[in-house]
Amino acid sequence: MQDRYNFAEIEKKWQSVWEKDRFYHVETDQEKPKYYCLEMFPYPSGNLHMGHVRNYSIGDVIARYKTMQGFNVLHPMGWDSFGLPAENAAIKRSIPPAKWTLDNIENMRRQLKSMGLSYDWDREVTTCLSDYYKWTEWIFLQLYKNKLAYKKKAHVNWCPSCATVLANEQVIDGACERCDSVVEKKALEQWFFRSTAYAQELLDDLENLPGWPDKVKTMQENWIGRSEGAEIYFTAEKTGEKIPVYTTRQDTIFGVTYLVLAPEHPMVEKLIAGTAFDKPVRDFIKKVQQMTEIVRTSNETEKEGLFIGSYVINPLNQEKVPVWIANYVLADYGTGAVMGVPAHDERDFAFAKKYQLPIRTVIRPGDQDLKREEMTAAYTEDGVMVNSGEFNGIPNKEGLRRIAAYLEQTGSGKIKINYRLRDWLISRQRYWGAPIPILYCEKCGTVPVPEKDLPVMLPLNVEFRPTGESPLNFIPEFYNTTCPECGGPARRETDTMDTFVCSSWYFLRYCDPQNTQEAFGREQVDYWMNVDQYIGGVEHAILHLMYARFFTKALADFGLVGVREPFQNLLTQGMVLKNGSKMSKTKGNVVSPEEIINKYGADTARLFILFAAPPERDLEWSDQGVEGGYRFLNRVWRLVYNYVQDPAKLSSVNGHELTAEDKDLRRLLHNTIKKVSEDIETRFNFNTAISAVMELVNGIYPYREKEQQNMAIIREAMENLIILLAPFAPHFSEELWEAIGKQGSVHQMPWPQYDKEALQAEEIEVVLQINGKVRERVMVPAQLNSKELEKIVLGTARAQAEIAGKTVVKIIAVPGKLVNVVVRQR
RNA sequence: GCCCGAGUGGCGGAAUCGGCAGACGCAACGGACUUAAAAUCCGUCGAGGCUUACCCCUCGUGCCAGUUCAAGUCUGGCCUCGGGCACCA
Repeated sequence: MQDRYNFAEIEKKWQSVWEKDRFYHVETDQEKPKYYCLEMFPYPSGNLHMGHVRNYSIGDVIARYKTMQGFNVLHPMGWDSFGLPAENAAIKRSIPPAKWTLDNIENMRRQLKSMGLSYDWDREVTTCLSDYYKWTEWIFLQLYKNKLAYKKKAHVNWCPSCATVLANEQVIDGACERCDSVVEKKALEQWFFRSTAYAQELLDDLENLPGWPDKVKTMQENWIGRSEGAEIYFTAEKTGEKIPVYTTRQDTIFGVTYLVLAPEHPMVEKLIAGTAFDKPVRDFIKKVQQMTEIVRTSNETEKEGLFIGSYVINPLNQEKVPVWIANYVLADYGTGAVMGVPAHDERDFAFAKKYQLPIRTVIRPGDQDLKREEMTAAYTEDGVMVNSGEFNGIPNKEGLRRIAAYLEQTGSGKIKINYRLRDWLISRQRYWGAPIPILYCEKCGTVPVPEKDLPVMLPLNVEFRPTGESPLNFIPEFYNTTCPECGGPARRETDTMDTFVCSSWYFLRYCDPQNTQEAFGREQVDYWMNVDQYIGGVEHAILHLMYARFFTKALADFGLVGVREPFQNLLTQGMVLKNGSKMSKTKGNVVSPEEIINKYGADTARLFILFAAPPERDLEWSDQGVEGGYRFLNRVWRLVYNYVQDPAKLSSVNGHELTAEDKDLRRLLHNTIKKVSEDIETRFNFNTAISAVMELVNGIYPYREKEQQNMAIIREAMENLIILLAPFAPHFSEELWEAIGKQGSVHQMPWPQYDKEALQAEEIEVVLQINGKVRERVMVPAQLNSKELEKIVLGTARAQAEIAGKTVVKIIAVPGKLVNVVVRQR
């Protein structure tokens, strides 16, 4: 054993041993319980950043710990490797996207391997390679076959800078989530996945995920946005057509004094045709549509509307009310039409005030009617229905049901549940993505590519034009093809799929990554799924995690998988900060993992990042903190080195009667085993687990200075210390394990069990409190009951002095903790 | 506006079920070792007061109240910061 800790040599040595022995390779094994530990796979941007280091260090501790506990652990890694940056690099530096991506993967794989992570590299998946995207295409076809993939013309989000459409989830505050450009609305034919078919199940099943953070579940709940209400049909006076309106407050229908359509609503055109309102309405619509999405949907934007010269009939009271259009009504939520009830809706109230529309109160708060003239805001609370014909006097909550029933009976409306969730728009007008396996034939129309013809290969010889248009549109060899049905000429779809499609099923491919016949074998998936622990950034709370859940449910319905939820437990790790803000190139506060690993080694980097904060919290990077981690490993190294060098010193006493010091050390050791196990197992609090190990080391040091040392006890402490460190500092522990003369790998040792008897102390310290204030610390025999404890503690001189001359009101004795005496001046 | 989460020394953080606030680490300071420095080892380290005393006392977990023998922890009300949703009818 070397006298100093040479991390570079040690890490290289064990990495090559592990690689040579395929040490982390795993196969299905029906004899062993399985554990699937998964970290979100990275986009190969070129370099590992600290967020990755944190994510993968956390996952590696869990995977190694579970392995030592006897689980058959699946711990894979791969590359989410389609996406726009590759195209941007191609345009900027004329490197083909495939080359750029694969070079990046190679570099990042090398960096990952330098961290000593326990991945089964035989299961690596790369989404941009045809052996993977063939199956992405295949899954598209299954969705298409089951009517969950469809094409429609819609007003979609267009990012002018990325030159592509975006899914709703990828628009943040009206801007592109990637590049922050203001998103425009465009009417385009696009491919969608019918995720709304699973809206209710996606919502309901959140309750079956106790291992997910509430925060993430709430975010998904908000995103799905379920609301219960009714659709009500108003009749256009002019054309006799029915205009459905969606409301959650059908109890206020007698308070309707106008109706508002979204400017894009198809009825607008029909109602204004040939009237004097034609021109002003068109001008208004043009004005609204010129607003950006951000301005238009902002709360701050002034609500503006215009009467369009038409009237509709309220089906409940046959009243005629005017039809308006307004900028605040959204075309794509509900029916794009809203009934105006100014008395009981805040927006309607503001709108009615502005345009002097009538206000009619139909809900009464208590015994008193609301006075219209005195109202300064809408009354949106519960109450009793008034001015509502036959429904007068009914509490409005009941009114909701009664009116809904009335609507159903008379055919003038129906109960309706609405979701804010939209179908997932998956078309991207980009080159570097999985091709959509569809072609268009003049005769046969839209035709799916037959499964036997998969994959639709992405051509690699591409030329990028400065317009940003997808090069696939300029490759006739790609888009010209023949129709599999009629043999005639056909044109391929040149849009590719959103990269989130690729990442919505990769966890299934890991179960059976080299299968050339299927996307994944049912048997493999049944053994491994679902993921026992998923770890990643909270930024994927909605996007990726919702899509992956949707895919799993759809694939379960196709009979391809046996589970309906992919991720049993979810850990969302915090960001890595430097100087209080997220590391970024523009802020110039990036710390390179590679440099840290070169300077201190991977084990130190891992140890620090796990020690500095609990995983869910943001972590402040500290160069000095890293030094501290490095110092600690060196301190352990010296301890083991001295032990290996000088075991003779220890043999002075052996076995026989244990001294008090011996017992203290054993108690410390077994307390540490207990604490580390619990911290990893139940809380993922690696920071406190590591600090417990530090305390153990701090306890062994003075023992080693003692004249009388017990060989067996030192040995027990050393061995267990190394085992406890193994999940955190894998190379370091492996080296020390070998140094103390052990055969085999420390990573295959069973996780230690603590010895209950060793935990027992003969004496413990309790506290004497007077009126809740600590006055004295007293050593007492352990295992006293509260009566005995009370007697001993009250017998101390200090207790007597405190009590003297006072009246004892009450005594509380808590065994193992304290005795609190409540006294009063006499 | 609505819904979450957080607020503890100079700093990162600990206190897991209401029971000794500040574990562990960083920084700082002192000592040992050294020709010297680094490294290492040992020690001090919330604020204030008191004292011959390293004895002891008071205050202290964002703020204000409350419950309790006892509150960082529970309850109510606020403040600040972070995150999510938001013209969703």
